[in-house]
Amino acid sequence: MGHSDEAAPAADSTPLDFIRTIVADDLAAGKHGGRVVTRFPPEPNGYLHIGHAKSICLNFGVAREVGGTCNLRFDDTNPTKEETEYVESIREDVAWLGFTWDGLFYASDYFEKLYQCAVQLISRGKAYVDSLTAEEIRGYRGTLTEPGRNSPYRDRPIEESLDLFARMRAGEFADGALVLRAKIDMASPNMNMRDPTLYRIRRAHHHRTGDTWCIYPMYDYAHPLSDAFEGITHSLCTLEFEDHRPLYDWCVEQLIEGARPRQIEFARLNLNYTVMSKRKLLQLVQQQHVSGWDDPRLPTISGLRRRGYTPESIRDFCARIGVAKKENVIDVAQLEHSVREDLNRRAPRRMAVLQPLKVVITNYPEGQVEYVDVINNPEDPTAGTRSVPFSRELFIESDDFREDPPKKFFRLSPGKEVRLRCAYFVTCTNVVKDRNGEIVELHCTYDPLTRGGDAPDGRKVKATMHWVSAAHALAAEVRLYDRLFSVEDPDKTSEAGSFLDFMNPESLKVLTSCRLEPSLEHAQRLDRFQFERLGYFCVDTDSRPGALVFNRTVGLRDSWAKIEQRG
RNA sequence: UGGGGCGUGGCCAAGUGGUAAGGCGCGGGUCUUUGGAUCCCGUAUUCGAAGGUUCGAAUCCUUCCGCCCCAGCCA
Repeated sequence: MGHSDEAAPAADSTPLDFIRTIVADDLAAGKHGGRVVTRFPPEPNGYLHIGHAKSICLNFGVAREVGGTCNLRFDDTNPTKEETEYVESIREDVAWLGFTWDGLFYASDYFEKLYQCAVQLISRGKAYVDSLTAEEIRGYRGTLTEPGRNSPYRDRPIEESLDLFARMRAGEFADGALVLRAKIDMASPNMNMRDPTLYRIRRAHHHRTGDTWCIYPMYDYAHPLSDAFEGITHSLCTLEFEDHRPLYDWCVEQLIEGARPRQIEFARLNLNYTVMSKRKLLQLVQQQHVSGWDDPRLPTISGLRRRGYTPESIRDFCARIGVAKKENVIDVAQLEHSVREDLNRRAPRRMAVLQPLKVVITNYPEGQVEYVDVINNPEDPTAGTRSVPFSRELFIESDDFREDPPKKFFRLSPGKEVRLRCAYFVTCTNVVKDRNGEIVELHCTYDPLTRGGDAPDGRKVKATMHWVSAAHALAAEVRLYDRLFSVEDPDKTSEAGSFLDFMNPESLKVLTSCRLEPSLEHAQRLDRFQFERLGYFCVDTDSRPGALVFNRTVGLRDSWAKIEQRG
């Protein structure tokens, strides 16, 4: 769809969120030399999801709005979880969302610098090498209500720590044998300040540095320093890091002269009827409960992309939900609203019959074919029209016919006249059934005077239906998706068992005998359309010429379904 | 029960002493060659609760209640 992927700043009068307010105030006060530098710092241990999109829109958005810059930085300090596949997918997803990073960095770029900083810390008596085991350290740490105790190695001579740290790097010790710790306060009420670990020994192949290192810095140490190295002014992260801030500040104060980054925390995004944690998404993928990270039912960026979501709609969603410190669970209806609004404006309309019911127009000449002009997008006058073949045998949606129509059902039924979109008025004259009483086809008559869909005598019909010419129709598979979980909060509800217990068995419904109008023949992967009266659909990545596959992105709002539901 | 946060309609979210923005959802109507879209109307006498200060409180004070996070050599 010919649109710019450049994400434009919101040009409305929406009040600033608390972070943008802080940034604006800082700018007004002349802090940070009038510069704003942010960063989006994912760990490449999985695919990005809609929650990351919130952070991406925030970080890149804030920078862009005030003429600042934003870096993409891979927080790759734990080699056991990180893979190149993930960094590639992250780059692709950020770019697809419409953002361009000003700098591309990896925490691993800083390993040497980080190591030198650690040496400084030790030299100044602010860090020490501990010989306690992991279990012992846990024991010395105390509990939430009891203070911890100092490690017996805490006052090890500086020279000894320096020597040991150098030898840790040199690979003289086994994994887990030694650890470098900050010397802060074992009695701090903040657990993070009880001499946190700065470095651990871990012989694992790093996706970028290979086997160069066998010691790796911890997040709490690497992150604030990486921010400082890049000149980050506002380091935005989620709420759970709130009590890491004193440690963040400690690291920066110990080692950084001059400009220092400020950490600000906001509430992460939660969406109902899905799971968002990487652990659970990974489990769904690995155990094949879904087809992959880009399964259209997943809240991953790649899943949403394959599902047919536009970058614009995701950005719009992020702008609408706001940024605050309150824990939240956003209704998926909000996300769906954003795509519908975007696609309504831009998606070309097409006719597709998902569950075909044959209709024979008995008074239409056999063998005759005519082409009717059908409007491409009523929301966009420049979209024009296309030519769609009409003939004696058609397919309509089986839902559009009821032999015994309930109240308020004004689609086709025996004796009823309806309009076939942009074609003719037709009246149902006969219902043909098989020996089991199943309806096999309908006989209708058409009114030749109503070509194009208007009656010269001014008579009205209550329904307009989509249709496709049987002889010209394209066969296709259409995949209908529903929420992956049948409960709003699979995490919360799953105390007893697994979140997997709440998977919706009907989250995927495959329709294999769909019939599409012929203009869809050359639709390309990820092309998006509105199938009139049904919803928005896009060409799946599995689709091939002659074996078309479409995904339903989201259905149209359906007021008839509501009426029917109420009875 | 230590520390750090957060409580404004069903879901988000402005507002930070002058008498409750906006969005989603929901309900109703208009219009309509998509039961779509559009447009219009309605949807918190009240801001977790109780006291207090004040001419006036969601905003200030006190107490209480509830929810989230923290005891990785994960991020």
